[in-house]
Amino acid sequence: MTSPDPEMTPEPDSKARLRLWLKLLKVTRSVEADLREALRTEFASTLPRFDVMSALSRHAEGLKMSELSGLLKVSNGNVTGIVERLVEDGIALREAVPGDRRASRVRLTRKGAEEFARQASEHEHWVNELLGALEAEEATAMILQLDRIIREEAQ
Amino acid sequence: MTSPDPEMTPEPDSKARLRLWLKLLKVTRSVEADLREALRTEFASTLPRFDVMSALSRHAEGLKMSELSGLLKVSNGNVTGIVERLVEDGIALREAVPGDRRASRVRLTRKGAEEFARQASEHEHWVNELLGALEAEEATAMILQLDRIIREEAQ
DNA sequence: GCGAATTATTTCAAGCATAAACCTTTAAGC
DNA sequence: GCTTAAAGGTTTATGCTTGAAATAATTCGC
Repeated sequence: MTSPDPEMTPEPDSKARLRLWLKLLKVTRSVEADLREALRTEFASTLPRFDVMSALSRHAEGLKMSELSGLLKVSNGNVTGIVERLVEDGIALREAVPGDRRASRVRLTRKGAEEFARQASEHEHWVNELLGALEAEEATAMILQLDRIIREEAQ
Repeated sequence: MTSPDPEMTPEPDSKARLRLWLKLLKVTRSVEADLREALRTEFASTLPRFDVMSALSRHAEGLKMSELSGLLKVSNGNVTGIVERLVEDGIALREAVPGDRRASRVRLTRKGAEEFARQASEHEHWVNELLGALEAEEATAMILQLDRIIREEAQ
């Protein structure tokens, strides 16, 4: 009989989690690459632009730059550049916030809202195909597990 | 009784998959941000550098640039810059490929291999903590599901 | 052999991303 | 009021990333 030696196999669990992490990375990057490619060829756009438009579309009243960067979990200066280009393209606009000359509020133009509606519809189709290997029940179950990871981190 | 009308709820499944995709993105970015921060403060390094070093460490005989970009699923030109900096820092080196003056083979220096060993060990600890909410069995089960997504895409 | 495709890689322009430094405006203390 | 701190954003330096174009070496077809 082999005697049980806890020192010989230090952390089998950590290896499983590491493999999961590598797989998560692989899947996410792969799907992201496909979506990026689709956005580029179909709409001559990018994922970061889509993300910003998506956030703005959920807030018709507009968002402050800091709210935007907070929602998207990206740095402040990052949003500056993306919004800058969206404004140049007539997708978004900035308006002054009454009573606070530091801030400005960003929102979609009519054109931007229409454009996002078209893109979001296609986007959902793409995702549905890319994740088609999973049934809705599996997807929902996985969401719950992933939520536990996020919640643990947030502490 | 409400009559079952398949036209009223066009694609409930696609919504579930879309939510899963958004959650995957959120978890991955969140963990990535933590790892990036840890690499930065602990080792004054970055994730792309770690990824390249990781690939090189699994191939002591060295990798051609195209093999490297293929493994990491990133563009060709991307790898050029990262390897360039690794070479400058004495982490990696390039050697000529006999019989093919176009290609070069990249591999870790002794210093690079030692440095990676240290980083990889810490990296595994970090991941183990970040994904600690999941048991090893859950992790393994999730890997199988994620694999199905990749396999479907590869077609 | 010789020209044409293919392969391996770099260079380039543009955009994305971060952290840190900075500037301006607003709010709070006193 | 005046000072100081905090909040909202931009700018800057650096690095990552892509896709496309350019360069160079190799291989293929004949």
